[in-house]
Amino acid sequence: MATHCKDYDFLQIEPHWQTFWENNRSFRTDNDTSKPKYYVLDMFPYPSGAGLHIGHPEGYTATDIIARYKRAKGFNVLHPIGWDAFGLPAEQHAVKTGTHPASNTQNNITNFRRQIKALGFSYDWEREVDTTDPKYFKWTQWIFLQLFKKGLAYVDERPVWWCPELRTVLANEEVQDGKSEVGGFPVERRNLRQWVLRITAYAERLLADLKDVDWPDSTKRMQEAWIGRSEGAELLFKLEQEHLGDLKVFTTRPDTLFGATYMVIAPEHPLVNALTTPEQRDAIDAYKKKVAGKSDLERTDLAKDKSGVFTGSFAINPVNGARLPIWVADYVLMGYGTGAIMAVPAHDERDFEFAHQYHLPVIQVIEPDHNDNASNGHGSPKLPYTGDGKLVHSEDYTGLPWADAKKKITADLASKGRGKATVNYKLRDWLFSRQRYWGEPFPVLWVTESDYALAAASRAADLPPSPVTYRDAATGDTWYALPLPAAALPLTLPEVESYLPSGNGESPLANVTEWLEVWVNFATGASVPASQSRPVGESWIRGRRETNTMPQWAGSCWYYLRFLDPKNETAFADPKLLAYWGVPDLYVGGAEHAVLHLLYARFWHKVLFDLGVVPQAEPFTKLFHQGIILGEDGEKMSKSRGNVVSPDTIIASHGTDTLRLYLMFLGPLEAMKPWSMTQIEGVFRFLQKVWRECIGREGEINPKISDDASADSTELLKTLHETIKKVGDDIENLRFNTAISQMMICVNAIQKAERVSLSTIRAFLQVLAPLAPHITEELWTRLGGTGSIQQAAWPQFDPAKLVATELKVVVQINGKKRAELLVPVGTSQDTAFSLAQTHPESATYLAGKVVKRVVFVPGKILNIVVE
RNA sequence: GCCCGGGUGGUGGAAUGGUAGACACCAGGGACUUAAAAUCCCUUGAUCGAAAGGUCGUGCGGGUUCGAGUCCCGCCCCGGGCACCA
Repeated sequence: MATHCKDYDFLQIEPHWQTFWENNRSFRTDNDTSKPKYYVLDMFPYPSGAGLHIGHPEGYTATDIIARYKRAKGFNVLHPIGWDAFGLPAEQHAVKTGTHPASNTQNNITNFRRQIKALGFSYDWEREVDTTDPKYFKWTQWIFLQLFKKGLAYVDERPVWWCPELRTVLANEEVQDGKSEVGGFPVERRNLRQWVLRITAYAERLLADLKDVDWPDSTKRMQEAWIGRSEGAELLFKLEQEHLGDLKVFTTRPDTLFGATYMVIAPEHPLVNALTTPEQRDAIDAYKKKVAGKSDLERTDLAKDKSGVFTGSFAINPVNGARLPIWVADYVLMGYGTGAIMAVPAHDERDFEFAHQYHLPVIQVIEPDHNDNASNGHGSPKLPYTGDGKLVHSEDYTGLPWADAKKKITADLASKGRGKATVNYKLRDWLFSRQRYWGEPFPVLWVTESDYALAAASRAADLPPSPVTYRDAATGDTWYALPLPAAALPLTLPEVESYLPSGNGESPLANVTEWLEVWVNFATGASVPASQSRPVGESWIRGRRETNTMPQWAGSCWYYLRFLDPKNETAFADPKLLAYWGVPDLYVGGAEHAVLHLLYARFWHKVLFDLGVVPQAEPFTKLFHQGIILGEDGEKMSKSRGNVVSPDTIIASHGTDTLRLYLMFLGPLEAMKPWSMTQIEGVFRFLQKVWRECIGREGEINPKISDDASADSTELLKTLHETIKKVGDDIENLRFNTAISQMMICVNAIQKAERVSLSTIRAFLQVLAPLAPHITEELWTRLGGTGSIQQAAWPQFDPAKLVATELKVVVQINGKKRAELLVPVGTSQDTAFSLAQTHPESATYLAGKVVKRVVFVPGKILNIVVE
């Protein structure tokens, strides 16, 4: 069963045991509900052409250690892997080469699978999923239908991020500093018809439920910031031109209403034209043009320079009737709040800057309670003052603390129908469509109003409360979105001639007329190309398929659920398995997904929870981010820098066990840390030392190993049991670096011992096994262990072995270390003190001194304060 | 600008308020060897000293404490996130 090599020949040992595990299906997980479950999940990879990056095995090794450890602890462990295989790089490759993205994707998956298997991870390969497999995305489409039915999916023509280079739109979350997250290409605003998911309907719960999950604080805070809840009020300002109605603004500072000196509306605000007076028309038009021409990069870069133009119109302050000039300025965004604000320059930095630039009045209405450092020396604060305080110059409200004034002013206006308390979020609805080929097709057909009505009669249960429609600007026709029946899923991608998007906002699917224009049976979802004659039957109507596809995030929103029951054809997962396995107990992946995948998946999960198909409200109860591994030069690994380390190379030169161990020994899992080729030698030597302690020169069992269980010295046993305890504790807390150093201490102790018992060696191999599974299988077998070491129960540590009879006490005089005492357990302070007085190293510091105080911590310290 | 995280030997990093530098790497010395590799042993924070030993030392400056890398206040630097969100 074992190999026959004499030396630690990892090139022979590692493939041997990998084959053994595969042939024995060692890591197949059955749904044995009699055992406690443990579900440990990695963020599944996008199978890129570049192959595995060294960052992948970092996180995967951590979860593999946990998986193997938990199995040894008696858990039924679910540890799956799959492929997040839709995505832009595969499609761009297809555009370049003309080959189907699926074939390139499958090649990449084959390579990834090979690399991952070579790392010896204990995945259950029978549960592998692939988001591009129609058997998988059938259920992605099914979940979309549920969202659609609940009215959480709609179509909107709206300004969206368009990336000319990628020829697609991108979500807010995919755009950084005016550039695409993928590729770093510039993006611009365009008005396009888009599918949008109503994630904002879940904003409050997405925020509130963060308190229930065990996540890194920084990630929770990032999501909080992204959701961006702010409490305030919507207030109505009458317009001087009364026929135009009211101007609605959102403010978080209704308490500063008396300090409003002007109004600002966004350049895209619907009232801009109506409010512009003839004298101001040219200036406003020129300004709007200038703003529209600004790329968002410029709009961000120029954030410091505020600009705006007076419309010529006025609004009336509802509390004091003041006439407030209405300006148009691009520092107010149409996408947030109402696209209009009341400007209070005395108490808002931006308004202050703007007022200063255009010589608008500043009225202070808040005074700090404590006139200390905020003061300008004359009792009033330096403006703008954004801190707390009490109201001044605010008529009846003067003197009120600001928090009270917020409530009272809002309530008073509400009672007059001039406002109400509201909550606003920065979170926008999720732009869910891409003009690409390589994604899940939307299972939706566009039909006429009358055909929709016809279908609605029998399909009411599949339809949203109000129809999703879109008006074709070119023809003036209005189209109705009719979902395919769930039974007709999956809707697969047709073959296309070219993968190149048309560039005008339509995907390559728009060119596949046979697929696009169909006769469809609305009851069954069956279809034939529209070029053929209409089939016989009442349920056949004309339909045009949706040409957009879903973004890459769709498939990763729910894959953790599919692993529970990956082959199920009648449900995305069996409810019994959903109940048993639930959601991952531990989820490990990069922090770069803090607001993308992790927010989207939470949203979908909550929708599924509301549908009653998953039993818990949150998908990822415990989350951990592995840190980035830098190149040897301390810089981010990149091809251009030439500092990339490939797992394949290390496996060939040092073996997988060494690589795994080294990745964990580098430093804390969450830390960013540089790779080092010299440091890896250290862990390699450690494994060789383990080998030599077990195996002699000729491949025989090391003669120092004794069957006699009492062969171990007391110190060796103490070290062993300390190791069992510490390694277990450290694994539970994902502190693998210190677990490994403890194992090094243990093997050093074994090496120094003249004899060691077989049971000690075996226990040591067992605690090493989750980290270095191949060498430990080999040695376990050679030392006569039965079965796979992976099946052996985790060794118990004996607390009695950990108790020392003597303790070291450090003697400090005035806080400085002066001596060490070795005293029996239970030694009193007085005894220790008198020992210190006679100890040669400390006595000299005590002679002739007056002892003022003695601090004694048994087993730690005796601090004597003198004079 | 705002919000996080982090600054410890030549290097990666350890340290429930209780011996700073565990465990490794590198470097130096020694053993084994014809020799080398491998392996094993020793030294290895700085500084003063012949030695015994002393002094200093966890980014900087203060503070709390018998005792601070750890807690508090004020800075500096690095990394990440957000950024006209009213």
